[in-house]
Amino acid sequence: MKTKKQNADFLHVGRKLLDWYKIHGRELPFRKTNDPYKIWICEIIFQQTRIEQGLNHYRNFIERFPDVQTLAGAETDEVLLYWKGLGYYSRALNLHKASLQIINDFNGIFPADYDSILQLKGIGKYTAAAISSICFGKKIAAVDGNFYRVLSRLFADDFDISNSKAFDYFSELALKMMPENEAGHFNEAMMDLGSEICKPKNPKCESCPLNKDCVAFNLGKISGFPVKTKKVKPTDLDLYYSFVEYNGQFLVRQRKDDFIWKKLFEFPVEIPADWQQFVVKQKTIAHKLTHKNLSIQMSHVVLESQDIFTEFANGNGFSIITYEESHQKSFPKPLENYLKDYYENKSLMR
DNA sequence: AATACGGGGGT
DNA sequence: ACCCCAGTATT
Repeated sequence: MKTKKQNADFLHVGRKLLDWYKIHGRELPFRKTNDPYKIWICEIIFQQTRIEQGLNHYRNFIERFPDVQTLAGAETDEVLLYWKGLGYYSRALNLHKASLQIINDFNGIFPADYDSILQLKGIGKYTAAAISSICFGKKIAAVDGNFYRVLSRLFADDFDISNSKAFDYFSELALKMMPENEAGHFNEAMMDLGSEICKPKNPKCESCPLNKDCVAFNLGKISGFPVKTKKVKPTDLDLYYSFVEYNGQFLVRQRKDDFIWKKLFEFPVEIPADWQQFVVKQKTIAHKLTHKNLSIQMSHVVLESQDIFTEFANGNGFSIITYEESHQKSFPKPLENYLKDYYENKSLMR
């Protein structure tokens, strides 16, 4: 029967992938454990984040928060500090919220079933599938960007990955390939193949264990997959900050958790009009985010009176800190760069 | 179904 | 200048 033969072919390719993975799979710190807490942390960190970028964050995070009890007992600001520079800061806030969910709703034990895992803040279909398969052996595909790329090329499948049904579509495809009792390893294998071989640009098809089976490759049409129609155009965002300094100290406050840079620290936006006389330098900082072109107007203010400095700080919810103390707070990247530039290079004043 | 949400790396 | 990355929440 035709469909039966096709399914057997799918499974054959899946086994090939698994065999490749057992020899060529990456050795990563979180590959040595099935602790759902550690797998959870790594899955959140590596959402939209390359392994090389997040590896040190993962190690530091696990060292400081080795289990869910430690994480739940920590201050949100310290969790954010360990997230410094990773971006998508709601991930850190949700991580902390979810740790409290686990303590309060699941007796401090990481839930073992897919639907319970899915209830945790910051965990969606991908992460729930990854944890379920890797830690609890559930036969389910953890469909991420690698799956879209590998599978669309393997079958020369032009299903639009912008489509909200793409997850379920490729999930079903992957399930046909998945060998029995190997869901976790299969999912990791797809990620490794997508990351090391079946890369977005210049894929190493000559080294690919699936190149004999890859329809797009054998058609010479690798570059046509995956198909993605949706394109978001970046918008401009203008920000205005005043860096207010007195005697080696400066003003910071914490942002809200809406908009960008949730709960991170920033400089004053509005300052008294008569402080304009203390502006010693102005410069514009250009900074690109994924969907925003930032232009930050920085006014550098050096006050001559401690009274107006502390009075303004106390009346407007600002903290007065030193550069050393700023290392214990999480700043948006461009503001962190500004601080570093000023205190370590002094290039601002040149 | 669209949009918002960071930062880093590659071409 | 544009694309992508171990995606999720919100509207």
